[in-house]
Amino acid sequence: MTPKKSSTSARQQPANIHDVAERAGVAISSISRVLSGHPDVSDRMRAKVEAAAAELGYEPDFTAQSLRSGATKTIGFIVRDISNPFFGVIAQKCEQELRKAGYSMLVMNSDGDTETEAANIKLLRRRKIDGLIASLVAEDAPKLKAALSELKAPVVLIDREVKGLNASAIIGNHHQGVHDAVADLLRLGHRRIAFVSGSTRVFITRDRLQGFEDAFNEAGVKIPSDLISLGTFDAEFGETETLRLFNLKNPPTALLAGGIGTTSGAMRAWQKLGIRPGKDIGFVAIDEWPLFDVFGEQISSVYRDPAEIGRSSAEIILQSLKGDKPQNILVETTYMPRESSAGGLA
Amino acid sequence: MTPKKSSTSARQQPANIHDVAERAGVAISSISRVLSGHPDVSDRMRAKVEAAAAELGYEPDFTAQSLRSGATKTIGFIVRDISNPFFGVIAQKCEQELRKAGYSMLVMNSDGDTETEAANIKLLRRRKIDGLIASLVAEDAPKLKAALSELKAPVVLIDREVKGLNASAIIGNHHQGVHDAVADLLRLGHRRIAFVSGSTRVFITRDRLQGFEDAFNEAGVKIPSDLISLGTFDAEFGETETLRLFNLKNPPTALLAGGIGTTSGAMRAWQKLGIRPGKDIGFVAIDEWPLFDVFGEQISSVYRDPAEIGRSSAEIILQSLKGDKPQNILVETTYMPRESSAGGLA
DNA sequence: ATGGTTTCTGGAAACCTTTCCAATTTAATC
DNA sequence: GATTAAATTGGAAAGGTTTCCAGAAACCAT
Repeated sequence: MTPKKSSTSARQQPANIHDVAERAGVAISSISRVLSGHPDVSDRMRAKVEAAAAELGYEPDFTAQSLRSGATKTIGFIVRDISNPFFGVIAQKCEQELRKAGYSMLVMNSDGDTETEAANIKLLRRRKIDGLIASLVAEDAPKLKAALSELKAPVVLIDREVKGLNASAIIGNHHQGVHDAVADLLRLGHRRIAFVSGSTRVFITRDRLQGFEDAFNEAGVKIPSDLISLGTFDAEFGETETLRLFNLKNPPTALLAGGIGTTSGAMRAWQKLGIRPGKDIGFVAIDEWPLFDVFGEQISSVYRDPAEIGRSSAEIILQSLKGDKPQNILVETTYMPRESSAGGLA
Repeated sequence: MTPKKSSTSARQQPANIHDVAERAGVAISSISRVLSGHPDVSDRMRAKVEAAAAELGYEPDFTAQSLRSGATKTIGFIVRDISNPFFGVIAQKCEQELRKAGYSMLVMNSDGDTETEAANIKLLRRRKIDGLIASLVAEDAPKLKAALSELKAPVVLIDREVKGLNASAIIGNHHQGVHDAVADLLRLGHRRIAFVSGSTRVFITRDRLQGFEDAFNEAGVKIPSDLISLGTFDAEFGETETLRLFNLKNPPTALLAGGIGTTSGAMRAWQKLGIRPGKDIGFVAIDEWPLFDVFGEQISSVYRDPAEIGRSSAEIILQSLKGDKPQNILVETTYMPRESSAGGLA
């Protein structure tokens, strides 16, 4: 009843390399050589094989190719949260570039959890990915470092520095942008400037904090340590800390929000408090939400280009796959002064 | 010089199933049975194998498993643009759910291009994905339909209806939300209501248009056909059309923007024109940008929950993988009236 | 004990390629 | 025309697993 596998009659099954070989009357090794562009192939052979492959609609089986060759043409992409618009742009550009080069992208969220992140990396290793692009939750978690070093594939880290790991890194010059922003706030007259951001366990927070402090020191103004709150990058932390800070007896007159999640949390906190950011208080966001420049209050930001970060990530991982050494790329950050910097000074 | 493969000494290479079999003193088929949870395994065998596997740190090779079993535990995810925050949330929730079930997600952007989309689907087929979740650029492109029907895997379409295809669909009740929004705009006094959205080649546009027209007809108001502009969902189209419409001799007093890209384009257009949406004119956006509810003008929207769409997509594809029939899910859309609806009526 | 199930295990094929090696053909040189 | 080198091709192993099938062992009832 069921159609038997037959070499002569047409089958329902997709054609495999043996079918093509039989059709062309050559060995399967020749099929492979022609289709993979091996140089030692005669024109006559090439023509025969291509004709047979076309007639049968042959498409090489990706899984079998991967198993035999050891390359999966797959790049892992791990971020805290792909719904974060900043990571979204990075992911988009990255995928576009990788696709052009014949690679596909396996996306995983680490959900802000080190354990999940380590588990994800382990899974990707078992999946034999050719490379990994990641923005890690923490730089120093032992499990994470272990998982990363057991991964025998090139790694590009976004805005992270992991010591003792042979990985590339794309790092923003956060010091510069934050420094300029805080200097401007000070110049405008703000003194009680709050800074809410993620953990000092990651490099960028330390770099930002340095910029923050340097600007105060240069201006000869005492750093308001009670207004610095460094915890996690998520919106919840941003919200609770903003609520706490603006309920202080001596509240801030301005806030510097250290990331896209923090900004979101701060905005929600202010909504609850009836505070209009940029009007009642000064506000500078690090990293921009989409449409930041068109929404009413014209929110100032410390800007870096996620599209460029995405493109670079892809570029560097592709170079690593060709055998290039790991490299570090510095991405500029720019203070974009807009109306909101001067809020709360009337 | 180079360490030879040896059965007795420890190797640098990761252990494979043969090594475990040798260590445990059993056949490789038994290793496979134990590790895959086959019922016909004695307790003694299970203990022996698990011990040997643990000692060697054995992890089954994913690629080999895929080749042999035919299942890649991989789901394809195709959207126009993953940086679109709406798709970002869908992708995030979807990945989380799939991950729990042991599946990984391969993300591809179709860049708003039917050819790219068809090419992506073909590649995913060659990669032997177990299932596909997609929000297509167009529903009727022949190449696309061909690519989809050649894909022998369950498909979940987000907000699309492709005729003659055995796929599941998650479809928003756009008619309802748009109808309510337009009815409210009419009630408030708007008459010249513009509608800019994507192509009628996709179902949701037709559904929205119906809601738009029904609201006018119910109110006994003539439909302003000159203010309806249906092209593509991207920001460029939204911007040029908004510019054109608001430069008319008899411009609109309100705009209904048909999607996240359109909204972005419209906002940019208004910025150029010096028009404040929600103040100088009425505005309702279909689908929300993040933080819509906290930004100053309080922009009205036709809301649907991307998190729910993401979760449902994963759920349905997982059910399909278990053999369930394709199913259609209707997702509610809700008109969220905020300040911006009444803009331009002073 | 015997016959008949049932449970468990081992061996080998199969999945579909790539790649190594050896063999053959062709070209080049004297 | 013989010899050597180069180009091309075929055959088979290898990559690491799952799964089918048959055989062995254990169990049960008579």
